[in-house]
Amino acid sequence: MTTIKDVAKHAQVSVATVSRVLNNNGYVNEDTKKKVVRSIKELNYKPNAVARSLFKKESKTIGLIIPDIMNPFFPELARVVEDVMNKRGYTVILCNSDANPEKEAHYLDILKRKYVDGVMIVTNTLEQDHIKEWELPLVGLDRPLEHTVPSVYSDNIHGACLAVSHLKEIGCHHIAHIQGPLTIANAKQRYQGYKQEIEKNDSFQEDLVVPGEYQWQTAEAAAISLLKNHPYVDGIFAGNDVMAFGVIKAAIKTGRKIPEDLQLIGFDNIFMSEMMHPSLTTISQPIDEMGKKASELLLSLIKGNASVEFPKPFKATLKKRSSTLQV
Amino acid sequence: MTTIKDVAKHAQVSVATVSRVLNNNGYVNEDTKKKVVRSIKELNYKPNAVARSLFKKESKTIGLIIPDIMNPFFPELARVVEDVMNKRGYTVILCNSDANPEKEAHYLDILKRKYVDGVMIVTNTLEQDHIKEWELPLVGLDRPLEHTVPSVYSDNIHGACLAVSHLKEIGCHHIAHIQGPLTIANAKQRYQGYKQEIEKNDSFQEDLVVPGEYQWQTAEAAAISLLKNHPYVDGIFAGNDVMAFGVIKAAIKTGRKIPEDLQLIGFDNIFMSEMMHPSLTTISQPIDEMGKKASELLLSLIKGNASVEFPKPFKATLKKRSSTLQV
DNA sequence: TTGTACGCGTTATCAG
DNA sequence: CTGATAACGCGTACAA
Repeated sequence: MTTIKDVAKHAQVSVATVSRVLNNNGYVNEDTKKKVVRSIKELNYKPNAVARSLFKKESKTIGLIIPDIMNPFFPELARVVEDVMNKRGYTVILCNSDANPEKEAHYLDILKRKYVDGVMIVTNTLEQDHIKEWELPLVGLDRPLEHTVPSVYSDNIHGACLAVSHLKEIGCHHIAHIQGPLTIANAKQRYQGYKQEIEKNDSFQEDLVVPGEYQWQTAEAAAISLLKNHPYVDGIFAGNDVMAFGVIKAAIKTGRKIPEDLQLIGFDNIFMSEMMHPSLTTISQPIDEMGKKASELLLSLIKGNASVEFPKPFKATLKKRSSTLQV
Repeated sequence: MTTIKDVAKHAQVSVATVSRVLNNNGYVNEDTKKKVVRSIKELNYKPNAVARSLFKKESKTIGLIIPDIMNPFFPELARVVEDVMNKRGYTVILCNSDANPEKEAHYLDILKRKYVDGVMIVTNTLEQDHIKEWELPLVGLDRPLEHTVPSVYSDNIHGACLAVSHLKEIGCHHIAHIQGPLTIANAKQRYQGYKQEIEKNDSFQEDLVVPGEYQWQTAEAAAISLLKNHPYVDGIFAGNDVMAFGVIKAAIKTGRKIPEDLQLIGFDNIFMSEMMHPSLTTISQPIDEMGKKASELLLSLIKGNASVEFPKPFKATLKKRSSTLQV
């Protein structure tokens, strides 16, 4: 490992001078600058990031805490975030919390000790008190957070309304909902949106709502028994795409054709939803934009912009595919 | 931020003593130890990881370089790796290289400057020379690497043979192959295995092999034209699961039933393959085991075990589901 | 315009 | 058993 001292020696200047040309600050004579640059090249010198971190109390690193990278929603997010961060010279540490508060705390602890410059987090449980202790640039993702920390998420209620109203539009009269875990804010909101939109015409029917745990296996089972108990159901709004995939299986197993017998809308628009058969009509979250926005927010916070914008919820949009009839 | 000095002052000892109790080395009187421990608790002191790194030239961090976390094969891998690393006190930096050598080099450079203790990498292009320059614990993943670096991957030729021989067993006479990019070692090997197994009985027919680029869209298009040009094809071995999904779509569009008219086997056994309809028969790579093995190898390398085991290729196994007929 | 010297927070060596 | 102190590699007052 070659250090700044080696370069200084080689260029016959002091480390200070080398440091100056390295960081482009302070005055430095053009000729000596050239000398230094040459030495740097010749020795293939790369400044040591750790030493730099220690001094500057920053690491050009951020933490990304998500429940589980295996959940298909997150790779897309992670990719966007990593991309923009990388472009800006940051590196990202991946943390899978399993939505476990202790794990979250654990990661936050470690990240802080590594001088990460900020963290992006997807969490349901974030206690006000703890947040303040951090004094660390922090932005929430996918779900609204405490009022002290900006968060990037989409308008789930609106999205759910969109889904249900579209189902109504295309002729569904008995619309069921496969619901995510109510411990997760967006699942609750999607349920709310569903209920709200249903109640505009019909009376809300509680037994048309079944829990699917945001997983396709559970959703499949739930949908099967739903369809058995309520054979007249002709439309389903699934709380996310993965559960919608379960519904597709359920439909096949109970002998229904999608969309002819049963129309289906998911939520998220993860990239597999187009790949399914039938391809899935869904409420599309602008994951790319959201990831970019979150990254920019965090970067801005890191740069020191104390009071940073609290972005409005992103609008989710209806993405029509083959699991619903065309109007 | 409270430092070791604060603790020392508070406990009325020297920083050296605090450091000793922190790291449990060197002798320290039981009573003073208690004092120190109490101070640590009281001040809620956490050692600064960066300072520690600077001194020890290690960071309790590893780099994970993969082509793209959005490729469904990698989240599973990333999750396993992150899990075992986290348990052992390591943190992982996620790097998406897009299989681009320059990006790989870029990341390696950065990682090194951050004193990462090692890196796991999925790459096709790794030049012998460069590797030696690193002097960094390194293990390959998913693909064999140069002979100097241990790598964890499965026996793709064997897996492909397994697939094709099973297709023959269950009555296929005209077996086609959707092929991955030949720049990727495992794609080439899967193709080799296919060819090898085919040639055992029939003569190999080159136009039954079509490129699918490891993507479902391309694979779908390729399969459609394949099935048009060679309507007698009754079995397809897809180079990976994602391409198999494309084949499912192609089959539907060309009016064939899977598995009755066309039998299909994929490769990888990513978790979505069970979710598809029909659920996908595939060659299952033990991703979990592989991730664990790779992690252990890397850890071992990091610990200084100069000559670490070069693991044998993992055996992939046939996972029968509904895209093939039962025997 | 350049160099010296100190600090960032730890750990390890070496006296005591 | 404990305490100074010198690294680790870099950035920046402060002097020159």
